Amino acid sequence: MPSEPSRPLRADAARNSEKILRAARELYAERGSDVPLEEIARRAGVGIATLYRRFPDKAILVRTALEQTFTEEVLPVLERALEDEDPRRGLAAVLESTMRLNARDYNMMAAARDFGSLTAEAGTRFFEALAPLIERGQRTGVIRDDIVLDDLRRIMAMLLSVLWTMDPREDGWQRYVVLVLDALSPEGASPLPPAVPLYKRRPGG
Amino acid sequence: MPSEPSRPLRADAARNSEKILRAARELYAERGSDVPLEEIARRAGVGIATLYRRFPDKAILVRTALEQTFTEEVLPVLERALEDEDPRRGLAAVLESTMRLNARDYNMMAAARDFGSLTAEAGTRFFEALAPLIERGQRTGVIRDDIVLDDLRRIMAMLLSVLWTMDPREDGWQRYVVLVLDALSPEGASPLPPAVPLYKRRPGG
DNA sequence: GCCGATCCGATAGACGACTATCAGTTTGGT
DNA sequence: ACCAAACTGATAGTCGTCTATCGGATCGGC
Repeated sequence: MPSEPSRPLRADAARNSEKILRAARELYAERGSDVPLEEIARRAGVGIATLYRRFPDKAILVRTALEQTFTEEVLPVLERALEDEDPRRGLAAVLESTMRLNARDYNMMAAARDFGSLTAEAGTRFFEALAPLIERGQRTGVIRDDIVLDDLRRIMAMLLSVLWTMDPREDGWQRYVVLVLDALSPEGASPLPPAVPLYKRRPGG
Repeated sequence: MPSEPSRPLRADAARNSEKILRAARELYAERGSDVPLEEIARRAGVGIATLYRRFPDKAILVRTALEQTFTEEVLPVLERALEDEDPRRGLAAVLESTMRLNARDYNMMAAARDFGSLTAEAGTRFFEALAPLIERGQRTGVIRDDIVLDDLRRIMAMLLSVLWTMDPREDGWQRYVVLVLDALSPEGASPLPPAVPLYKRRPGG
């Protein structure tokens, strides 16, 4: 996912980019996050310099690979859930299927975690697409109305973090999806302290 | 925090261990997580080999430093909160003050995150100490009774993860403490899917 | 099909994490 | 005070990340 158009890549460069991303996704999925970049370059059939030319560091490489997966798999699922007439059930479906997909790509996600690829603005399109569903839920009174979109981003990140505490092949994360949904319910909702803005970049490094 | 007694360290070795931990805590607090180990050794006034001898890798060094902070600061706070007559208020106080302390040690926590120092068994004593409070809350009906102690561990980890999405000097995390407390309330609680055991070690590497 | 712009692989080097070795110092039990 | 065991700093080497450079290959607008 090259960001804005500086200038479109030349055909061969784009081809190489694609090969590198595919190799990275394969290798991380197969072997977890400790794959040397040289090996990714080798599997992609390009020189190491080319890899670094396209992806200045590991975090960016993994982030880009993740965005690819995201566009191909998560976004379509999301769009289906958005059309659920019951917004609460729709939200549940979104959380469930996102978690399920991320549990499946466990190694890739672990790599993203290890290299700091998951910044606050990750999945912006995802949450933008989610906004109407939340609003509808709030209007119809099935989602507490003191929740803002940034809360959902953080809650999604919190849910993902629970994956690292369990075997991803079991579905233990479902328990926490339910807890989150309970927290988002208007029933018994306590007044919330104010929301603060998201950090742009990954802090603490 | 050397684990069980293989054999107690010799006096000079223990002294060096202590100096290294203090240097690490200082440097990480000052400069974030990208401090070379050589520099920590230098500030501690020991050779780099000594550092590696006591702390086989970065994750262990940071984990040990964290446990030190934990024992010195978190545990005392916890003990006070445990005596609150209202277990729900006690739990709220525990979550609040733990988050506040961790927000204060933001850089140290970021280092722990970056080096994989936060494993599933982190803070075992903390949660063991917390157990009676939870039980009391469940008996008196102010905490939902389908919650187990591992849930609390995961929820604490989830709460901590929210720190990376905000400026730690603001208190934005309070919002999520309240949401968590709402989720833990018996009011409007949905039935939960089964709990699965914690992973022992950090997976995905 | 020409030719400049773009992209390529190979290579060299800096730096930090980590391992291994070893001669010299410190400790602590007697 | 002695001495073996424990501990030490220095040093040398491996590996992976990442930067920089450069002659040669490829692309694409004409």
